[in-house]
Amino acid sequence: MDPHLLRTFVAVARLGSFSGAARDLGYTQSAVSQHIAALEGDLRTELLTRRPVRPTAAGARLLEHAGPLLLRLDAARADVARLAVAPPERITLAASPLALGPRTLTALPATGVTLRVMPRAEIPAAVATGAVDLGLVDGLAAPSDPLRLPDVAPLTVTGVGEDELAVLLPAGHPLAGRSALRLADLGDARWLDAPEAGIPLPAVRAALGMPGCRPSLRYDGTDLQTLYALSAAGHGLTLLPHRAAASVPPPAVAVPLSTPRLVHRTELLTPHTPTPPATALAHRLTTGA
Amino acid sequence: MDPHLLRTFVAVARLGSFSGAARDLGYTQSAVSQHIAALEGDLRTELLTRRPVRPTAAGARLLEHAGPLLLRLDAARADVARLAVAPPERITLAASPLALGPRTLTALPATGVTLRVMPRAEIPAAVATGAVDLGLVDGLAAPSDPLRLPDVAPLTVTGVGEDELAVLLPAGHPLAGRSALRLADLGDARWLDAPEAGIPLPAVRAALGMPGCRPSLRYDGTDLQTLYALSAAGHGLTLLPHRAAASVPPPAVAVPLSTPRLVHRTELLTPHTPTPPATALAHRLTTGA
DNA sequence: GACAGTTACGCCCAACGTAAGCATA
DNA sequence: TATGCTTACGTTGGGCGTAACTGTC
Repeated sequence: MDPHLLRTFVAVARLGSFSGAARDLGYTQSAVSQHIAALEGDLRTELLTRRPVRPTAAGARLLEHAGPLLLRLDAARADVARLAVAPPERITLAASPLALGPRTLTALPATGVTLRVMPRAEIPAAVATGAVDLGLVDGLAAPSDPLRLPDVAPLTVTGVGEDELAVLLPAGHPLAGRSALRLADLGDARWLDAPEAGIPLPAVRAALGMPGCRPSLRYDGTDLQTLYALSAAGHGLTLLPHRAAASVPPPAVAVPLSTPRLVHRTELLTPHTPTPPATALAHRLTTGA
Repeated sequence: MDPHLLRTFVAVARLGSFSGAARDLGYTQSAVSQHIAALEGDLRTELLTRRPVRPTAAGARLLEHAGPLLLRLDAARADVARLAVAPPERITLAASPLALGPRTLTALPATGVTLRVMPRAEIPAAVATGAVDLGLVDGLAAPSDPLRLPDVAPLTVTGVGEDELAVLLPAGHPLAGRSALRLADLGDARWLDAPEAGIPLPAVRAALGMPGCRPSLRYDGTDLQTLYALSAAGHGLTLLPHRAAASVPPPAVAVPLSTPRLVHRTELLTPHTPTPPATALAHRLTTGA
């Protein structure tokens, strides 16, 4: 189970082709063939069908492990490297779209920071592998409970804020006139599925305890304006932190959701040993100035 | 970052000796030296001080990653192997001490199962690496919230029960006479630290929101009778599932803890593709018969 | 017959053991 | 001086590329 073999395996599985993976990795087709043969020999199982090239059941199992495994390997290397190399003068902060509240935005220094908005699911890995220096992630949680993040590597997690929730509705929606909503009001609503920009539907389902809630249109992208516009156009509801309600454009309405059990939480992710400039920015973000 | 090198590195760090690790791994001392040199060369950093042999800062960082990494590697191999080999006729169930309630105990079939009680922290890894077939783990959680388990590998987690909490006290304790306790009553109590048998103190602290609660004697072991005896002898309080109160021997008393925010939860851990007999047992355990 | 994965073979590097070197208690 | 890690060196096995082979569309 040499990581090289594993890397080749995922490339072949992803591309569905030995020769493609070879091109991708800078090997010859023959080497890739030998890699796969070596892996299959080691595990005494066929991992791929040939013609067409597709993972077998065992291969699919292995693929599930290979991703996190290779990620942790990169994370380990990055973590050790951080101690040795000179800290960068420019640091980059990754944030999920809804993690950027006014408090964090004003806490950013005037210079030296690159802000990168990315899908929430990619942020832990980006911080772990050193692709970015810090990460801001948002999500649903019980009050003062930490978020459930995939532990791709030992990361330090700090809460930076909790907000009430609000529901985004089109102006003409039957519930749009209410001053506040309860969970019971939302039982048969249709929800936008926007895992990158909004809150992933599985998380909504789990947190709200609505196993049946049906998805509507899906939006893959990190642009909040698009999310708001989709909701305004009647494609489904979305959860928001209440503080974001102010920036919702007119055709849509944000109504507070009154539930004591849930908050919108945002957290700061840092490596265990951040570089000094990253530590400084982390401090500004957590203390609010 | 060959896993072999990593394995050698953790062995050296653990034993504090190159020659010791060599003996342990079946290498020559020279090979171990070359392994470490190769790792250090690859990462361009000193990982160990020699004489005495101790991890450097970078080495300590790497050690934090190496354990989970090697564990996942074993888990991947075990997961794939499970699909290929014949399912065992005898299956073993690992359980943390407090996870064994009367319901699960009566659900066990008369034959074909080996029950192994082990520290809660080792159970996910044991299931992942195939050392055991199924795992029962207990812990503190918000009602209907899953437990926070280290994700050593993709495991399937199923809730099998939730209980009220109780506090174990010595009979003479000032609070022992009460019919129920609240969190506020426990602010300045001293707690037994028994991470293997009872609930780990950090978890208690986090769940109860008592950052200051002070530990008392520590007990490393999985024997509940010992835990009860220590508490009865006045060494500190412990949390229990309320259903366990019945089996507490006389010199100690279990008083219900009334808090809507917390329950004692037990969950069943299975690999994603359990063997058929494991699936059968899992079904008995989750359905209660 | 063309495309794509496999196998044969040769080269080279990398990993190991043996044994000599060297630093520290 | 002894213990224990490092370095030198020779051997072996494994990984890669070239090229011939084979199976499938």
